Amino acid sequence: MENCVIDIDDMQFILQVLGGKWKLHILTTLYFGKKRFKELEREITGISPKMLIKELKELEAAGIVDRQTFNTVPITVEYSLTEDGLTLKPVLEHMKTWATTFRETQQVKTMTASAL
Amino acid sequence: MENCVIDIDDMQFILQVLGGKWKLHILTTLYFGKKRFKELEREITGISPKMLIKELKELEAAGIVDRQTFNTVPITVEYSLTEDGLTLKPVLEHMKTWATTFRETQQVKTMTASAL
DNA sequence: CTGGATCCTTTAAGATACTG
DNA sequence: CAGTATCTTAAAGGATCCAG
Repeated sequence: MENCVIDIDDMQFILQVLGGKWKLHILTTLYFGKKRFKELEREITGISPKMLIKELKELEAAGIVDRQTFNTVPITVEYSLTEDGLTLKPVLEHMKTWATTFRETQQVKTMTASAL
Repeated sequence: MENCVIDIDDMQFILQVLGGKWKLHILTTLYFGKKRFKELEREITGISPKMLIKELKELEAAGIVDRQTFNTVPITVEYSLTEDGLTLKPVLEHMKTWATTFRETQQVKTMTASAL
């Protein structure tokens, strides 16, 4: 019945992948290329190492993000998007496009209403 | 900088609209047509009236859902998707399609890995 | 540098009883 | 019927300090 329109499990999955306060920030940052832990921490204003590592682990477990370690001193770790992670991009673009036009439309309606 | 890929505010907005435990259930139910409060409560297994009204109010405030009251005894209230709310459907389909194929791909990889 | 561990606050959600 | 109110629990998130 439910999958007549959308499959709830699949939807909950993508919301889990994108949800939370920081996942989108991490993903958009990684779309510019691979980054080290400290680079991510610097570029994502306000995030704590605890949150950063937690979100990265979830994205890694989901198969969106890849983690590579290098035996330098001190140790270096690089995070990047997987091939599969890159397939998220058009979906994000679609969502963003919808949200942008939707919010503009709502804005116009609010202004029109207050002008009455 | 950030809107080179996606606009965080717009993305947070759509995640807010779709996020939480029940919004998708409500939306998919309403895609079948307008429903009364009690009908929604019956069709969405496990939801409490408190959660239902809370999510409905958020969707209404966002302009996704419309609420109509009728002065019958007892009072009747009908919820439906707005015109703008209907524009969400293709976005949801896109998200679902991605999630489905992504999860199938990951499943294959896991099975392949365990076969090694 | 890359995290782990701990404690604390805030928010989301569930249960249940109640009102116009 | 269509919600409200209250109470409680669970989960998310933040702050800080510490270790390999």
